[in-house]
Amino acid sequence: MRMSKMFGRTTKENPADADVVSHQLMIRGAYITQLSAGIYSYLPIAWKTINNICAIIRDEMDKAGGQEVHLPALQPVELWQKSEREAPFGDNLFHLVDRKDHTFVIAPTHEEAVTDLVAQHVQSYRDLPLRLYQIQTKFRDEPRPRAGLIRVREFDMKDLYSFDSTQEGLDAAYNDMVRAYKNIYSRCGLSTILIDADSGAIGGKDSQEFMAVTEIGEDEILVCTSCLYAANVEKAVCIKDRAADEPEKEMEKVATPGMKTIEEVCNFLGADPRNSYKAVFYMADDRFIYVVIRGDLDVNETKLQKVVKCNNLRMATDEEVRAKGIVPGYASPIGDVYHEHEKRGITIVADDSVDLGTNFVAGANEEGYHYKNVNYRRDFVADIMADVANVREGDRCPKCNGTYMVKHGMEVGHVFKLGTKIAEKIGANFTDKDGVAHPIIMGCYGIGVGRLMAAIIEQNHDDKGIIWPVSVAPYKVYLCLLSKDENDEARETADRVYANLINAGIDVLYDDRNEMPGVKFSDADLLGIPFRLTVSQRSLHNGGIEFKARNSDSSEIIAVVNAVSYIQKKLAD
RNA sequence: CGGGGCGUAGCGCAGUUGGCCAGCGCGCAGCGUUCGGGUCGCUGAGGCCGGAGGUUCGAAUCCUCUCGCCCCGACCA
Repeated sequence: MRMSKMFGRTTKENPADADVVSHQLMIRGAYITQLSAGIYSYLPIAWKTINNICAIIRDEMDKAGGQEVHLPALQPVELWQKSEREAPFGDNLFHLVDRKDHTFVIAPTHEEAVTDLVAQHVQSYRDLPLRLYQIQTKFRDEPRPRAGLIRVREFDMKDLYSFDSTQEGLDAAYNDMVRAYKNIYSRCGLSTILIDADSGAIGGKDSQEFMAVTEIGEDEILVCTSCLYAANVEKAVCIKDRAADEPEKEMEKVATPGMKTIEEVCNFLGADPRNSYKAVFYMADDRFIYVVIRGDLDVNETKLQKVVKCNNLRMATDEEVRAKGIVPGYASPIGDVYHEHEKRGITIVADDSVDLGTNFVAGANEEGYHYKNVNYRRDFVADIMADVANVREGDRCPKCNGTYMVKHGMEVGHVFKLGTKIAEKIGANFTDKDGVAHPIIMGCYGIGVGRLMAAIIEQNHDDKGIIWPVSVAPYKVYLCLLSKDENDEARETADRVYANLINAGIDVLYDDRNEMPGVKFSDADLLGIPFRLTVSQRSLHNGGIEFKARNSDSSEIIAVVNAVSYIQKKLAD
């Protein structure tokens, strides 16, 4: 490609809207241009990069037994009603109405479509296992797109779906995918960690995420410093210490005037926050949820949402709390509130920490008073008892008793064992050896391609620009001609080298523009092309062409006749 | 959806106690100059000042409404 003809102009200045490196560099390098919030166009150089990434993904998917298909993005809403996922996706689901007044969904993911497809073509266990994938555009009406390509509303995703007749088959597919994903990331020059994850709206049981560890990542990851076990904060569990464990004492009402926070009350009563109960109130869809958790812990809303099985979870307002006869700041699930909780429409959820200890401090459901010596089971029992606590840095790992540290990560892949949920809803069955029908056991595995590109930049750049790994670089060579003449030796040589590189099948970006050397070098660095060849009167005088790798400060002169073979050798390394 | 910020030329910005022709830098076009890390000079093109309504002799500037974008939070495979 001749730089003089390439569509897209680089800029010196950073766009005001971008504050994430990958976003800044992609805008400055004319890789992408924004059309609307979370909606971007890819310019030629970006699309070449994307295609290189996709080639790696396809190669690994094919090796792992995947067959590529292409499913519709436009899908009748009935399909989503059938799978009962229209509600869980909620406002994130784009809807549109056709000319006949029929509602369609613009697909945010393709479990429904692929399962419907498979239902029509798979009948027997002999047709399984099966692995289908595609690279296709997804549409999600994200409430807050951000950071360039990192969180967008329209994006390309590789999604593979596995179909098996046995649990072992699913396990094998899952393991194959994990292996394939590791290969993909390593071939793309991206370092990732695999962590336990919540499966969110997609559903399913086991689920893990591939995280690129980076400061700008949106996800909080807990990593055990001893055994290296890692999990998303939405999923992570920790060892909860028992609080002081004395024989149960008589409940005692004490005045705590004006003290509403755990800290104030515990300070006043000389109690350890671990020996207190905290009450937090939520609305789960239309249900009122009363969460009791030990005072030293915080509620993790993702865990809570899973436990109470709802689509929308939010904190209850003070008015909603009072309407249930609860006194904010002095609440506890004992006494009348407890005895009448069913009548008042209150669901009590207790974190399992409430039973780790005895004689807790809790609210008295009366302005200015608390109780001492409240005990689980004796004084109240929860409707639901579960782990809904947020794990924090310094907490202990349940696998090895080690200590957790917190990192931030960017989700670049997610693998799920879906099970039979979607197959049952859609009606995708197979017949076993005995002629009995069973739902097909599914798994799904996704990689966001644009986000992957952004992650690669996040991990591979310097203050001058991108430093592409050779495998994904849009061009492998930046051929830089420094010449003021139309017909001098430098230009003739550069033209010849350009032709030779093309003949050798090497992607080369030929900077034949009439620009200052500084402009060309800056663009070469900004665009991130791995190898730079500079042809000038000076280089020829010195014996040939200057070679410089993007990730190195040193350069060397190579003979003109050796240029192609030299590059080939570098590409092979 | 809550909080904050911003919409003026392709990009980055100034102008916002109302006042003649709306400015600067980058980029773009032309001429010259320069030529191994964003050279210098001259000339030029390019704006319904996000949109609608209002106040006023007069609005980029004041008021009302509205749309869009960014950041934090909520949310998120």
